[in-house]
Amino acid sequence: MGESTDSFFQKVYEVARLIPYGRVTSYGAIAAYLGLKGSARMVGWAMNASFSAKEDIPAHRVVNRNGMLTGKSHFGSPALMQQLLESEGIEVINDKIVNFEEYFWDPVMEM
DNA sequence: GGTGTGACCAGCT
DNA sequence: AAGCTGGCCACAC
Repeated sequence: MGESTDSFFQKVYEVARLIPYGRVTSYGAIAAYLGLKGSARMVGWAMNASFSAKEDIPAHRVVNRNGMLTGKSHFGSPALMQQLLESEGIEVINDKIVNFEEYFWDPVMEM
């Protein structure tokens, strides 16, 4: 029952780590998967703390519903998020993922 | 223990 | 069409 040791952050990280290489998802999709459909902000906020997590979280694979790299400013370098995505074969133009729907991975549908 | 805050989203103007 | 507003709720102080 209540796994009080599993914080909300931990659950978000767990889902984020499930995102396959070369795929991306949105904050809202993760929120929906966790049953907090209307609270995508919580996911974004949790990702902000992902750098403090012990394990490596592929935070660059999480973007907003338009496929835009809204969280890029929170990476060490503003260009880092785009670099990581491009290194996985995802093209980014103007802070936006090209063919976003093609790379989109929805945990609700896939899991 | 109230208040502020936030890497969003959908709806209204 | 483009900008603004409110709602959503976990967490830190």
